[in-house]
Amino acid sequence: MSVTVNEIAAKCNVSRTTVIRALNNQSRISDETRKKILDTAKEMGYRPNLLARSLNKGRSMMIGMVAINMENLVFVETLNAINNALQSRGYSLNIALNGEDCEAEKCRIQEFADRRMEGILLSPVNKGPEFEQFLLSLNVPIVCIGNHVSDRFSTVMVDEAQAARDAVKLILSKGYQRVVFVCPPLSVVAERNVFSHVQRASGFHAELDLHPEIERIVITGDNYFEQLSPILETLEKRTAILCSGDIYALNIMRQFKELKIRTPRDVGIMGFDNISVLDYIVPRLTTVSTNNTNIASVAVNELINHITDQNAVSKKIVLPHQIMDMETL
Amino acid sequence: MSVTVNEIAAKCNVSRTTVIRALNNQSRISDETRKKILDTAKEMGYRPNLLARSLNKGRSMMIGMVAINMENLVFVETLNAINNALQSRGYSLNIALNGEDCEAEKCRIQEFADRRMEGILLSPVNKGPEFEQFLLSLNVPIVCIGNHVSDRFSTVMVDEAQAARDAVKLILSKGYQRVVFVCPPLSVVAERNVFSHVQRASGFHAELDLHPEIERIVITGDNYFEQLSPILETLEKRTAILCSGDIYALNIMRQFKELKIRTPRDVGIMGFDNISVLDYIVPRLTTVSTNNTNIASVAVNELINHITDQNAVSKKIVLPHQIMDMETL
DNA sequence: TTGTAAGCGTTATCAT
DNA sequence: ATGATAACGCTTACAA
Repeated sequence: MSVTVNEIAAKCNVSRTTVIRALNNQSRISDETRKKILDTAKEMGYRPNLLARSLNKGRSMMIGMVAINMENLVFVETLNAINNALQSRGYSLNIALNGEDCEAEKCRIQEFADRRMEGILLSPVNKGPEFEQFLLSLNVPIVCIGNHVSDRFSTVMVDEAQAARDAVKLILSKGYQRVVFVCPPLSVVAERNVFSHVQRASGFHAELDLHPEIERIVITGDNYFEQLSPILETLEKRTAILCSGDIYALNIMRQFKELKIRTPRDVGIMGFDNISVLDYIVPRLTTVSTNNTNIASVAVNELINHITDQNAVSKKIVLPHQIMDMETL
Repeated sequence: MSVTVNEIAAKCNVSRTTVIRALNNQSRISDETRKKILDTAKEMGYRPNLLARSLNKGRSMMIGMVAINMENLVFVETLNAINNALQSRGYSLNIALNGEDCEAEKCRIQEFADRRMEGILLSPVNKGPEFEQFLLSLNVPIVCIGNHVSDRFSTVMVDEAQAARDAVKLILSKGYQRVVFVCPPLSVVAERNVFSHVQRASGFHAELDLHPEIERIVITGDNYFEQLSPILETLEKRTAILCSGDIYALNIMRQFKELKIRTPRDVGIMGFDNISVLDYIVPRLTTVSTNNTNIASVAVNELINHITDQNAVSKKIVLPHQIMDMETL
């Protein structure tokens, strides 16, 4: 099927080794034979088998990324940045999705380990000591993004709690008297890793604890819009909705438009993540930028650190977030 | 570093071969030895080295996808669907991006071939006989998505020309007297593959050729909004804008909102692609769905066909498009 | 300057 | 039921 070093050797009447020396630009070979070999290699259309090379060298030059899905634009932006960072360093990126399924996540990770990925980037759904043990048993450098698993693995993240506090501060600075926090179910915290949302919730509460005069409401679950309706009927207090994710905010904004509820005149809305499609939404959503591309490149750096330096120490890398004060508050 | 078959064999005082028989559930081995081997394998944490297996079997179970970027949501949706389709068939997905750079595209493809991907999915930027030759020389099954390269490779696509004709028909049915077509520069057609946009443009013209009374304008290039302004100043004729890509439409809609131009009352707008973020945009953009997820799964099927059947014949697979008559016309 | 031999970890074939 | 041997394609000591 495809040309091998052996075939070139045969055709040139030299040994395998000599061919290697020519192909890999090594010394201890005469210019003459080198030329002959390179010429016939080219002529025969030789291409190295990277599987074989990887096996031999113990380096696959492949990195795996296990993400939740690609419907969430936060992941997409991160993925894009990761791909670019890796590509420029000669690594190839493998992507696997877990669809928020804990078992699937483990399978994907195991598969990557079996394929001898040199490192794995992970936005984990799993959590807890058993999962930690599983990851450790793989003996592969792993860097987590966003959600934290354990101190044994470097994690790149923003300070979600502080970000939420800053968001609340902004809201209060604009005179709102009631704040609603919308997020996915946190009740699954026992079995699933919703770390970042939990952090945001805690920040939300921490900041509001300083302002007992402000009414606070937490809405969680998929039917958040239904839960929101009764609240919207009593708008005597100026109300702002802080969403743990821009998509929640966009959904709500769309509904508001249909109900002729004006933003921010009637209700204020703020998102989280600053996904790129916000560019196309009017009015421009006020949100918190979690700097996905930045996170991605730092995570890649950290992973490569761990790959090249066996003794690199795991750390929690906290990157700055940014309040994007736009038009919906 | 990691446990191998040899080590298990040594520990169990049997040969490599026997270990393999146990691990791979083969016959010709006593239940007793099998159990012993499986137990110690588990105990030692054995995991097969998939690189070695791939090399030996000549099957890597990896598929490469070369896309343009992940900023374009059309690609993202396709990627997501491809990943799901492949994962369920036991293949692993490798992703590489070319950033619309023709040379980069070739590099990525070559790399995939060198890594012995069993097949490659391609949204090609390159075109022409030289590129065709390059692809053929790789001896890897390739399926193109969207853009066509040559009859030697299966291509999965929608009939973009017909889709554009249908779009124009819809526009005319609503009584518009002037139609503007917005698309990326087609002048680069010589060196770059903008096949789908060219097809759409030709459909646009073909349909309007049947209606000489309708004024037509084509706008191309990045500064499309500037080119649009003079047109908008003379709105005595009812005008619709057909965009070869939803993102163009979204950009224009946003600008319109700022300029207080009403859609569709003042100007009609129609997009192309039906990207998922349209869900959040009000008013709902009228567009053409190119069924990305459908394209993706068909492309995967076709690729796997070619992988398993050396003699599979290349075909052009045309999937149905769908006019999404929503709120902006 | 060139070649020999062993090895990466797995699998398949053929003997015993 | 078990094992010896060669093979996948590449690399690297170590000889000559």
